[in-house]
Amino acid sequence: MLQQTQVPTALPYYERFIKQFPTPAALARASDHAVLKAWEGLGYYRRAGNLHAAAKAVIRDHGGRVPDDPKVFAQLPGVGRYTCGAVQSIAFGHARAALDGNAVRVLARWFAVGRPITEAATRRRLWQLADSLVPASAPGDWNQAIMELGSRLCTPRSPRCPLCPARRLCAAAKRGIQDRIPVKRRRKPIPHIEVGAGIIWRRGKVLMCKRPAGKMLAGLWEFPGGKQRKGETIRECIRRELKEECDLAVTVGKHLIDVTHTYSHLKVTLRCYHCRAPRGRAKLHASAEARWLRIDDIPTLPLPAADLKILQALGIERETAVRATRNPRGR
DNA sequence: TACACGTGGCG
DNA sequence: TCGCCAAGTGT
Repeated sequence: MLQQTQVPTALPYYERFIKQFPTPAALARASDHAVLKAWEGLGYYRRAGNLHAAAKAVIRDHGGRVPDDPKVFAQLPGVGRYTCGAVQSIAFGHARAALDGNAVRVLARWFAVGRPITEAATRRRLWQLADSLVPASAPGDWNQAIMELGSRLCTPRSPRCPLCPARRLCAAAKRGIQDRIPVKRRRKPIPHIEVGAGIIWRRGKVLMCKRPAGKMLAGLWEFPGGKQRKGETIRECIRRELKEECDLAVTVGKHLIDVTHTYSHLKVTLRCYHCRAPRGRAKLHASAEARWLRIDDIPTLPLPAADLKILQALGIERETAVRATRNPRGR
């Protein structure tokens, strides 16, 4: 959960997750659906699949015990060099480095690393430094201290050097160049696309589609639709996408909401419309699975954040309708 | 090696 | 509003 995710964000997910799946065995026997639902909103959903697969491997290959051998532990899915070092040092006291984004920044400043931290040679050097620093005694405390230092004091912007216990060791602080380290390259801007999405109604139910394995948001459920093409209106886009993906002929009706959502590498504006699909079976092409659901049942599915916003708009819309019925003059 | 992969907080 | 960043990994 902590891979590329700040502690305060992961914490409530962790608390719920560990209650629901207290042991590797409990997680191993859970359904993909249940695990993904528990992960809903955390992002990087492949981590959930990796963790699930790792729990199964622990049961199948390691007698239900998390391996305390770094070489063995590192073979589990989702366990890279950082996670291996963090778990092995913190949980088992093995003297392994844990170089996360915080530690990279701390060490880069400490040793005034002037090369871009994106370069492979620089990463190697930082890992060497990290390895050389980990003490045999309480290596987990050391790793956590370095990460915490990066998180609390040695921050990306405006590091609080006067408060830093390591200020007299820090080469960057000595030279006053802490604001220019670590050196990084500018990221390339992310593209922005327009997507048409349909709230497809039939007999009081709405069509939801499961995102195919291997693609972004794999295994999560969404309101069906797709990318708008050049020279195409958004209504045409929704009709075309529903025909292509579900073989449904839909009538596009009232606009519901526009939702703009920024992903890690993509910005999307979802233009959402109520639609009708009076007949025809929803056949599946790109979508792995589809279901007709009452609005109240949609929250049982794991949904991406953008679709949660749509669901909220639907709920608010219905609230408004109910209130108007109870009180025809409104408020 | 470079890129895909989510979401939320911050300046 | 925007870019950056977060207890990175897999391909």
